Amino acid sequence: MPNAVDGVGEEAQLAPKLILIDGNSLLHRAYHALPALSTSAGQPTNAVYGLAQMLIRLLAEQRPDAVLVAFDAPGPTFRHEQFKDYKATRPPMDEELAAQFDLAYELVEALGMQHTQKEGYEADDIIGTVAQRAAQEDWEVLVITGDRDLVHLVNEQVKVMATVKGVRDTKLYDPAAAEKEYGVVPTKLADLKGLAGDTSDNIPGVPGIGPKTAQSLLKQFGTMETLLEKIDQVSGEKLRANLAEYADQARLSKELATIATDMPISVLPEDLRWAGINQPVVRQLLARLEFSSLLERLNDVPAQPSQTGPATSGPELDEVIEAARRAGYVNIALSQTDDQPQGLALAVDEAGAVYLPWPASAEAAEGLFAGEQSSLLPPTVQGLLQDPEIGKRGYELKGVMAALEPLGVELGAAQFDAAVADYLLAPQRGEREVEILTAQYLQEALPPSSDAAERAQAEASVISRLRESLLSRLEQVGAKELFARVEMPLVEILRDMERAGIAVDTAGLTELGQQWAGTQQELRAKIYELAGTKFNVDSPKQLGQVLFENLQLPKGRRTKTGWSTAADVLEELAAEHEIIRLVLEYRQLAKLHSTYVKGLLEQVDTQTGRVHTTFEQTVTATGRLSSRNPNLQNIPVRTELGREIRACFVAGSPDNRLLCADYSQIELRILAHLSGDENLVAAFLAGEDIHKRTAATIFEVPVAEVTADMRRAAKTVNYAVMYGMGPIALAAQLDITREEAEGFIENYFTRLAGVKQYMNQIVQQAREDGYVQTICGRRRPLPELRSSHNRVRAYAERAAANTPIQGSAADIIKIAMVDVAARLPQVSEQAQMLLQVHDELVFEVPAKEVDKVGELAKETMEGAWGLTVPLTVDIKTGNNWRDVKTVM
DNA sequence: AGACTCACG
DNA sequence: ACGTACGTGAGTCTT
Repeated sequence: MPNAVDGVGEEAQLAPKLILIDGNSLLHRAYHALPALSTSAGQPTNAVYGLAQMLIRLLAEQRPDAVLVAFDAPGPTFRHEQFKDYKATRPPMDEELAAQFDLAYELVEALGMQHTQKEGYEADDIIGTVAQRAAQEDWEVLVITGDRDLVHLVNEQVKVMATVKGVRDTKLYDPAAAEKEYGVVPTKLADLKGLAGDTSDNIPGVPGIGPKTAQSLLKQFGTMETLLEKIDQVSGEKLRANLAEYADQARLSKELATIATDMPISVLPEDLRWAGINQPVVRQLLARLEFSSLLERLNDVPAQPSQTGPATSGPELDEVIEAARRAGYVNIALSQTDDQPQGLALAVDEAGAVYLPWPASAEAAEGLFAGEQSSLLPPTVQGLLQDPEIGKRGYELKGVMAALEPLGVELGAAQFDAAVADYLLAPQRGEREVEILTAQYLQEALPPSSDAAERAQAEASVISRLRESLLSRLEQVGAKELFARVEMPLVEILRDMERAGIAVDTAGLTELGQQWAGTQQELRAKIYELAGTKFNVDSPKQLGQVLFENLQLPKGRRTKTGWSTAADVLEELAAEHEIIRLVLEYRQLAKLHSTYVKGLLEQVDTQTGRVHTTFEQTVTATGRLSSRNPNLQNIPVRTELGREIRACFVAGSPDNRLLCADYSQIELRILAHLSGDENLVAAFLAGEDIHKRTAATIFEVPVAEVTADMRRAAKTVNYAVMYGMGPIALAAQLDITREEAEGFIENYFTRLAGVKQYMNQIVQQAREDGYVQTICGRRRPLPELRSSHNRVRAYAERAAANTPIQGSAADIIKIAMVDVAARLPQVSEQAQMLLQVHDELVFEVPAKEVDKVGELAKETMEGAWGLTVPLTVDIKTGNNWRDVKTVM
């Protein structure tokens, strides 16, 4: 391959790059643009966060050779001597911002950059002077700032990057861009500002002259000096008079607006060479400031060559395997890019890790070597990983299991998963990378490396110590049992469910798709006709325009961007115009088609005809699982059309059946248990129909007189109360008046006083503790309960009331899953658990074994946890997920 | 990337 | 004076 860059190299010919940063202006910009971030200890951090984000980005994207961050010196500048009112309109700096400057200096130093300020001068002047000097020495200069003053400096060698909004959006000014925006070449911007003035700096300029006039004057005369010499040639009497009268003020204004390029400082660009990041210090600082998202982005920053030491020689593979056998465990870290495994690091402790690059998969190997296993993992490694006596410790081990399966490696049970442990301690943490956990729990940083192998080795090495810290914290919060007995065993169980997948009737689904595509087209045509125009019905914006402007239909709710076209709003308009029904029908079909026909078909494994979801164990705030790619926890069931989709989930062979086991009203039973409300508990103990019972209560009629409609309303009320719904929302939901809704809620709480008391008590307790708990000791921190924003606080209060209920239900079904998984092989070799949908488990079972598996599931699930009220489970079976019939 | 809508428990 | 009932994930449009 011809290589122009080789040899002499273009690198040497490229001008070295200097970045000059206006620290003050960026801090100001970030402070005002970003929300009021602070550490949990209350230190405000938004300005320094914005600065850190910008600096890290610059290092990663610009790869500068030298950097200087300039700050304004406190106190008056030479400009104040020239003009006492300079910047007089600026209010004093907020305390929250002032408190962040020291952190900013600390950050800049840790990032290996220099910073400076000079008494009597502003950051602009330092930047102007250094930029000019650097340009003379043939450096390429990039100036970073939050305001536009420095655009004056732009020339062929100096470019200015200014923030547009916030700190992420920036605009780069080269001479052409600057002239395009200001209408004059950058060198004349001081002339322009001298004439037009600048209110933000309180530079007066000339009365009656704004940017436009100034622009055209400079076009005609070139510079301010020429203009003032030739005032008589200016057209316009008033303008001429003003210029004559305010000539001195104009000259002064220009001087004020001129950036000094001749300050008495002797900074050479060579002195500003970037030293490279001081990784441990930066990581500690970012961890201290709780900037976990930035920790990760640090990896994009190149290391300085001087920093990368010689590769340390690690242990041999056999040494690690032997150490693992002696210790009885092995730490595993997977290196992945874009979901593709790249390699596997193994370690026992900090003595060293080995890295195995990812081998070609079994299928690929078979193609090449006709059955030879030579390209898979070494047999000693495979033996270790499959040995049930060896504890597997790591991070997101379910993903590791999934990655290893194509290589023919069955990891088996997981002993310790750092992500799962962290989930119990901080269920709402957004990212859970090893880096972040290390900073959080060990107050230290992983050794820096841009190399995937080295990173995986570092991760594998740190897991042992991470485990110590995480386990002791789990113990402290009383969640160790939940972790060890429920969450950890679940890791392998969930992987087994994912691997099993569920069979899909792809032919049936395809046919539904064709049928619906036709109907959609017809509906679309009718909608266009009624609207009198063609438009994109899928676009809420265009639909809103048609309904609320063209057709003048009454508007309902507002959204952030316009008027809502959500289904409940449109329902209200159904009587107003026949287009509404068509739109609603179209919407339903569009949803079903795109998400559940097209989307689902794309995810079916064409080899096996099954879909394999991924269950997320560390995502939800309450302890529930979630499901993605595809989400199999939201398969339609509520409408007839939707159930057509559900019917396409089938048993995988004619000999098999699907078996569904679902908890009956588990959340209400937990509410009864937690609140101890006499009436609710009594109703469950008596085996009454709880919704019917509630209907009798709120409508104040005997149970015998409850109608189906009343029961439906009562069901809504039961759930509404659990979630803290207000009367207005309840009224909207049930299509009744607010007064009626208020009456329902009042009757409910009068009759079920224990529930009301529980709701109040749990919120108060949560406010004191700062968290809520489930029956198994799963915690959800709710710091928002102490927020001064009413909206935020109210939200947290509803979450506080709801989480123990939803979370305890999650605990119970997880325990049931662990128990069922342990017992299932005893009654059936083939039966498999496939799905969990919050209060329901779905199995695939040989038809002959339906009864015994059903009994097992029912018993195990009902006995998973002892509440003061019974738990009941209904068992249904059938050939597909829609047509399952109750058998127990 | 965020907003909107809608599928589920 | 208004706004979201709790918890999710996915597809589409828009900026």
